[in-house]
Amino acid sequence: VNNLNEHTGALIRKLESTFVLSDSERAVLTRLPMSLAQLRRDQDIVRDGDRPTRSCVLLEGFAFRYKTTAKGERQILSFHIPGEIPDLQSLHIHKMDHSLAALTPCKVGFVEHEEIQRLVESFPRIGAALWRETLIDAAIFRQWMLGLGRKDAAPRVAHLLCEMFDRMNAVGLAKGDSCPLPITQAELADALGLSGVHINRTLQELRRQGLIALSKGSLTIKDQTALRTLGDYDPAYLHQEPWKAA
Amino acid sequence: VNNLNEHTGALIRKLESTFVLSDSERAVLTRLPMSLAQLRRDQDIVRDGDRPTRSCVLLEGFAFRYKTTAKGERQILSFHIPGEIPDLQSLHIHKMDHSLAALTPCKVGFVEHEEIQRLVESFPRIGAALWRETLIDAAIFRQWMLGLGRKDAAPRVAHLLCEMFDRMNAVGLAKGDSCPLPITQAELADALGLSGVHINRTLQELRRQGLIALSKGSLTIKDQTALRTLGDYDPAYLHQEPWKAA
DNA sequence: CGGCGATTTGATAATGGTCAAGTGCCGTGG
DNA sequence: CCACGGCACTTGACCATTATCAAATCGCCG
Repeated sequence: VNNLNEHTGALIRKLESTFVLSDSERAVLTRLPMSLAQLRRDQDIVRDGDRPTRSCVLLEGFAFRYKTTAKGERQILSFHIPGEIPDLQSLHIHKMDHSLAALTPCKVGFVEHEEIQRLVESFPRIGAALWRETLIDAAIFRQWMLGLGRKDAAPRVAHLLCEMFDRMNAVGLAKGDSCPLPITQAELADALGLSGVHINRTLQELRRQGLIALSKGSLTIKDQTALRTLGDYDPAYLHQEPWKAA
Repeated sequence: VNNLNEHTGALIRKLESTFVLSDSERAVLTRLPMSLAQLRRDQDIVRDGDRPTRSCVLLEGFAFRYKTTAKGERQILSFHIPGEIPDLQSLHIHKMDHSLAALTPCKVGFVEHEEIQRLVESFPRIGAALWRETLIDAAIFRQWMLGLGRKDAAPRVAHLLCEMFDRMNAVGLAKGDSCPLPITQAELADALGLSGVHINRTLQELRRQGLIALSKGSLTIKDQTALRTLGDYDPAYLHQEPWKAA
C-alpha cells in the first residue's frame, strides 16, 4: 500500500466512460489503497488455479487473459486496456479458472479484496458499476463466441480491430482513426482461434483492400464503414453510452 | 404478480448448490414476487435489442441464449437449467445484446428489476450470490471459448456433455449416470460452432466408443473417465463447491 | 396411414492448419 | 560502425478437418 493517488486516473477515466461519478465517489476512488507493480511483457499476473486475495487494476499498458488446452494450445479470452480490472471476478469466484498476463510491459495496482468489499458496501453505486463492468466483460465474451463459432477469418479479425479501437477511443487513448495496438500476430491468432499463418494472410488481405494499417504496435482504421460491414460489427454490446447521472 | 411461493423451489435449490442460505434469506426468496408464464418450445423470451424491466427465473424446463450473424447463422451462447436466471445481466446492462429462448416448453417467473434491486439492498449476501452467479456464467463462456477456438469436434462435444451433466447433477436433476438433456443435434451444432452433419457423426463416434448414450432427450454417461479425458474436462470452472456458511 | 421434424448417410468442396524455410527488423556487443 | 542473434513476420506447398449439398430413413403424433 505505497501510493496515494494520481495512479488511479486510468481507473476513474474508465469508469467515467460509462458512468457519472459523484465527487465523493471520485474522491474515494482516488484514494483507493493499492500496491503498485511494474511488469515485464508476457509475465503472468495470476495463474489458472490461484486463489488471489486481491485484484489487479491495469494502470498503464495492456494485458490479456488466457486458458490452455491439455495439449498446450492457448486461447486468449480477452485483451485489457488501461483502467480495467481484468480479474475483478476473483472477488466472488475465489479460484482462478484462467490466467492473466501482461501483453506489454505494464504498470498495475493491486487492491485487496477486503478493500474492494469495503468500497462497494459504503458506495453501492460503485458496487453496481463494478458489477456492470464484469457484465460487460461477459458481453464481450459472448460477442467473441459468435466470431469463434460462426465467422470466417476476415470478419473475425475485422471485428476484433473494430472493438479494440472503440474501447481505446472510449478512454481517450485513440487519436483520430489510430490507436496503439501492440499485439503480435501470434497473439491475434490465439485470440481468434486461428493459426498464425492464416492471421498473417488475412491481415494482408485487409491491408490490400485498404481497410486498415497495422504495424509497430499501432492500428489505423482506414475505412471504418467497410471494416464494420466486413466484421458484422455493432458496438452496442460494449454498452458504452454514459447512462446514469450521479 | 400472481403467486406466493412453492414456485421458487428451483431458484433456491440452485442458489443452495453453491451457497448456504440463512432462514431469513430463504424466506424472502420464497416470497419473491414473480409473475408466472408458460412458454412453448423455441419461443423467444427476450430479444436482442430489447430493454427489459424484469429478469426471468427458469422454474421448469430448459432455455438457451443465442446471437445471430448478419447472414443468419446462429451461435448458441449457453444452455440454462431450472433455477437459473439467464438474463440477470439485464439488471445492470439495460439493452439486450443477445436473445433468450425456450429450448423446451418451460415455466418461468418474471421478477421486476426494481424487486431484485430491493432484494439485494436488504440482503447483501444474496446480492453477492447473484453477482457470483453472473460471474460463473462468464466462467462458462470462457470455457466454451476454449472449445470453440482450440478444440476438435469430439472433445468439444464431450466437454459440453460433461458440463451439462454436472450442472444437472448439482441441482439434483441427474439420477445415477443419466440426466435429461432435451437438445437437438442442430442445437448442439449451433452451440459448438459445428455443422449438424458433423455433430451427428461425432455423436456416433462417441456412442461407438461406448462413452455415452444420448437419445430421446436423455443423456447417459457410460464412461465418465474416458469422456472427461477426451473433452479435457475439469469441472473447477463451474465453482460448484458450497463455500461460505450463512 | 400420412406427415413432419429429427437423424443419418454419401459424395464433394473449402476453409484453414501444418511444416518448413526464408526475410526483415532491431537491439546488443565487439 | 557493423556483425550477430532473436523474434516477428512472410511465403509456398501440401494436408485435414469440417462444411455443404442432397437424399434417404426413422420416429412419433394425429
